[in-house]
Amino acid sequence: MPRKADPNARLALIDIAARLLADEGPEALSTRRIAAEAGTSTMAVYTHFGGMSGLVREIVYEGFARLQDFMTRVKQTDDPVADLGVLGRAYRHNALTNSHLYAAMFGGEKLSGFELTEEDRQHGRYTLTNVVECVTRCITLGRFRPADPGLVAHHMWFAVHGLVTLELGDYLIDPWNADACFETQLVALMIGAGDTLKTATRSVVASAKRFPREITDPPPNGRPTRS
Amino acid sequence: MPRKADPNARLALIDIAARLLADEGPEALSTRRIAAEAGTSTMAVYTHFGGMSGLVREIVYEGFARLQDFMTRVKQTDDPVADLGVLGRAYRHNALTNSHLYAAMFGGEKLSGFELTEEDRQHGRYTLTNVVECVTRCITLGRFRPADPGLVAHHMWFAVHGLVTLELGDYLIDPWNADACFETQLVALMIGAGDTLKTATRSVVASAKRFPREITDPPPNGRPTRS
DNA sequence: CCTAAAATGTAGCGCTGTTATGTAACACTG
DNA sequence: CAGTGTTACATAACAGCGCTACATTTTAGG
Repeated sequence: MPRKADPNARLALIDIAARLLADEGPEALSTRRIAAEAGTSTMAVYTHFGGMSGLVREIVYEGFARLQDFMTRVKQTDDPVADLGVLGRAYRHNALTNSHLYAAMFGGEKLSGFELTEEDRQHGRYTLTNVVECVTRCITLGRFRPADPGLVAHHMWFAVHGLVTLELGDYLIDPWNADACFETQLVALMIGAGDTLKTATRSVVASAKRFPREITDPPPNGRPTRS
Repeated sequence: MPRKADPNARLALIDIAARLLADEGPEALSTRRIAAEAGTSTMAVYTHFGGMSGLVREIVYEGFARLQDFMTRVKQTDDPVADLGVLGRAYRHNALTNSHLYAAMFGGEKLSGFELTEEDRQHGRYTLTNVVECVTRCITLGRFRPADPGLVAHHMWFAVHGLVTLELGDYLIDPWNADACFETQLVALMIGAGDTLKTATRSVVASAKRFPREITDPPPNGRPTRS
């Protein structure tokens, strides 16, 4: 007997909100603004998402999906250290491309009183799966010293996440700009995990060549976009 | 001829605001709330700080001062790698102790429309001075591979900052909790900079013993606090 | 003491998320 | 096909926010 909600409206609201966040930043995210762009009233946000927090949560899920999409693009080769380098580049590329989404996901930024739940955070941790698998292969091949792959993956996460957040915060300026720091950091991370300077450098350089081909240039099996 | 502002009022407002931020988080920071606690009107915030952003900026400066205070507590010994470990622990300790301030400083969190200026960020970069000096000594002693000390210091910064932000965001759970990750990360960082597994482990363990004595337990030359 | 200028209090504007209320539209039942 | 119950949506309002115009008070200097 109940009246059904317009299914298009829900996706339209998410799309509009995500675009507003990406284009104009967190301040542009307001119920009235979103409703105006969607041609409805502010109530739509409450019927479909229970409030602004629910809508933000949907956008955060979208952000996790985009990150996961980039991470799964890197191919597995016989040089897992290079694979790891590409993974790091993919992670950073996603953060820079979807900077506002990234800040909402990991930056601790609170948008309209939104706070992450434990389930939301699990989405973030799940992203490490590819990294853990890759680290395992590095250890198996003897490139990395025997250790807990999950722990090593966390180290990589910390380093890249830390660089990216400071880069987004405009903390990195010449001569220690983000690009320069990132390349040397990748090498240092591999060495810290057990690789040698020579082999690590070679693999990181190789990952730089693979990056545009596998990540930026071709969206090979494009995840169905919402728009 | 002009009437002078109450000098006590200015410091009182900063104290109250800093306490509100520390105790109840960013949402509690409002002109009306602060004015009510101070027993004045909201106008006081504008005469003394030109708005909420100005007040937040003062709190951020206080946060930088506290960080710098912790960093200058670590002593220079004949084991600069251990010194570096203590520096990392001091940095993390400050972030956990003043978590809301830290988020405002480096987390990219915007409080009441406050945004950092280039001068503010320079305060943050200045914190690295101690680290750069320490890395230089590590290189001179041959513990670290020859490299740009500023670059290596940035790597350390990224890793510890990344761990701390994810820790504050409740992203780190067992078995990869923050404490476990931090200890192994310190060792990996030293190795990545050129140290050996054996010597790095020994120095990091030594830094763990020094940490309470130099950082937490005694505030040796207490910076004059505002309260 | 008197006056000019700055500090402060009051009231209000435009904005926010959210909610109460009324209305319209749909799905199901008879 | 009519009736009805349930829900979606629109409108208006409330409390809160940062901020400002204005009136008032207070103080320093001539």
